[in-house]
Amino acid sequence: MKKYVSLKDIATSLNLSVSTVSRALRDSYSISPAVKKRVCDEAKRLGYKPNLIAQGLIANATRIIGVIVPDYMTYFYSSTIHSIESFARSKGYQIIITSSCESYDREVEAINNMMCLRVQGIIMCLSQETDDYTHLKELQATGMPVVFFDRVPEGEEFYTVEMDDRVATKQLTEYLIEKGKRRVALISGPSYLNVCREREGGYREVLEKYGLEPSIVYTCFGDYDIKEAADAVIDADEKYDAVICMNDTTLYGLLIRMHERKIEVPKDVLVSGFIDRLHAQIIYLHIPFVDQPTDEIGEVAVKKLLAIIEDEQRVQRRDVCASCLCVDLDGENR
Amino acid sequence: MKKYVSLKDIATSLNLSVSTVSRALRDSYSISPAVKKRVCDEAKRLGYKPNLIAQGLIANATRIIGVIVPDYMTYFYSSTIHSIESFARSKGYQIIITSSCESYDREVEAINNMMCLRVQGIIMCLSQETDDYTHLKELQATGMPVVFFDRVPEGEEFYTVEMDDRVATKQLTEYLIEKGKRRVALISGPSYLNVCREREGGYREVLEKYGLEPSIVYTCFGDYDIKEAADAVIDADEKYDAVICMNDTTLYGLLIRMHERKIEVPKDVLVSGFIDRLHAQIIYLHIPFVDQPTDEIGEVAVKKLLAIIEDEQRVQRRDVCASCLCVDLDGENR
DNA sequence: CTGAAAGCGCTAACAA
DNA sequence: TTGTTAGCGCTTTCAG
Repeated sequence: MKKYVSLKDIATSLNLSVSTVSRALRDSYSISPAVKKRVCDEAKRLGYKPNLIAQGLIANATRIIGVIVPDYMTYFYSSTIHSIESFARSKGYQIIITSSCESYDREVEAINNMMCLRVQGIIMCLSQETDDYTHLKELQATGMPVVFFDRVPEGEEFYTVEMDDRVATKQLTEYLIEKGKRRVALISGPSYLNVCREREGGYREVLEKYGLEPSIVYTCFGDYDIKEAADAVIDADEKYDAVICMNDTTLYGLLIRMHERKIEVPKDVLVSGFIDRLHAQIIYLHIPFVDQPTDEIGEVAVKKLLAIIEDEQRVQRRDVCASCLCVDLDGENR
Repeated sequence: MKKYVSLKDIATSLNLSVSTVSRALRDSYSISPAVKKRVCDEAKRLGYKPNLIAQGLIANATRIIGVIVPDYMTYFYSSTIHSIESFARSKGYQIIITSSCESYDREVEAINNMMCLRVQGIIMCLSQETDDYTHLKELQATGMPVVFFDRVPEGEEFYTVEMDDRVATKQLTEYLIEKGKRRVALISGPSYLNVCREREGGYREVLEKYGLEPSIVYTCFGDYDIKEAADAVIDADEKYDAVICMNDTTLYGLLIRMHERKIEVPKDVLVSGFIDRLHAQIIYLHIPFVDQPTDEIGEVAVKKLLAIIEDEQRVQRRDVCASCLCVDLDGENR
């Protein structure tokens, strides 16, 4: 391909020094208006684009933030990415996004790539497989500013933006029980993930309070075939009359399997969980759900990261964003 | 923040020259195994990450591909991004993703950013506002390899990966009419977008063939409130008995509005359109849909871009991927 | 097998 | 107001 045009190209073409061209393109003062105009015109004519890479090399600051998500298709993540990007842009930062595909190895690789690209900070959500924090501790040790969101590692040293997972799950569980459900199942993921642990905790609390027996089925996030877990729920000896799912893919998978197995929702089983408002509306069934504050999570994460990057003192370690339980979208119990 | 460790740091720490360190880390030959081991160990100990930015500066090849999508939340795009990333990675390329937020200005800005970051090529889908190709022609003129997908500009000079929009829409429309629908509306977007034009064309063809009158309502993509368009459809003098939507947000918006307005789907109106299989399944209504081949689109786009980057001769200008009409997901007409 | 030096595109300190 | 020079982190001749 044709090479990118450089300052030198403009300089030679105009019989000027590179530094003059450089200044003409940035400093206002100390360059004669005439030269400035000639340089700018020539730059435009040649299609000059400043090499951010080279600039970053000097400034030792690329103004790039790395974002690592478990996957792109889950609405929660794409929505959070949107929020992160908008807010970062408004602060003059670019973002580089990568997906770990829910894989530990790919997460390690992703962090590595980010560092090679000299990002100034990382905002990330752990992969489902991440139960070992070695790579995160190493990352932390390099002094790289990192903010974790949603699925975050345990430990005082990490900066996190979380959701009120326990409270949200308690509210949702309470709702189900108030609706007369007595056999409530939770489809969860690996317990080493904070979100699973917290939500399981909230769920257990409420069930115990009502003297009911908790029952948790485990599945793999990101594995788009949750048929097995769904069957486990469907084929339980003592039938469940309600289920809580941890995310959209799980919930959708369950719905699809139930439909295949001719289980009627919500008549036979009330399905609920953590999904977004848009899809909750179009499912056309009564699906009580926890609406996650992706806009806020993204914004808080960026703010926090920038605070760390700009070396502000006393950045709070842990932030919690409030979710919203929605049980009745349009006033009727569809 | 702590600075990234450089070759120089390793060199001084080991009393070696920078070039020796550089070679030890890459060349196998021409460096004594002993030194090589010392260097590698020290690099690991110090947490050295090669500066891709600096390497790119020399090689004049960053191995980075820029991807520009209209938004992140539309499943079609997130799914295509996933495909692009997987395939690009397998070829040793990284990707940088940006969203134009369906805005022309942001698209121009996005292209600019990509060039400043010295990507080696761009894969993009036009924003809904893009009816002027000046910036694309300028981009093309720089010699930058570009592949457009889905929404693509007109013109022999552009490389594109499209879908069989016309055929797909014809099939879908035929299906609706065969089902006895006579008043079929199409909710479309700006006609300067190829996808809209093609789909409108296919739709018209079929309606004319059956002596029916076409009726197109226009809306804005990415505008998450399509209430107006929905109302226009609902309040038409002569009631529609079927609607075709161009993408998921439109279709979902219509469904939501219809529900608010107490229109029953599919009893009163059969809603159909371009959405993904996963969501088509969970809508729990009979929604005939066109399943778009995002995996293939992503893969073809990357292959094509790499071919252009690697300066292969005779790269085909236009590729068309086949979609799949799905009218009956699980064998019953729900 | 190893080091010195030049140069990728750019900025910044120092001269002129 | 402009040019010269050095240097950001790295690779790559060219010497030794």
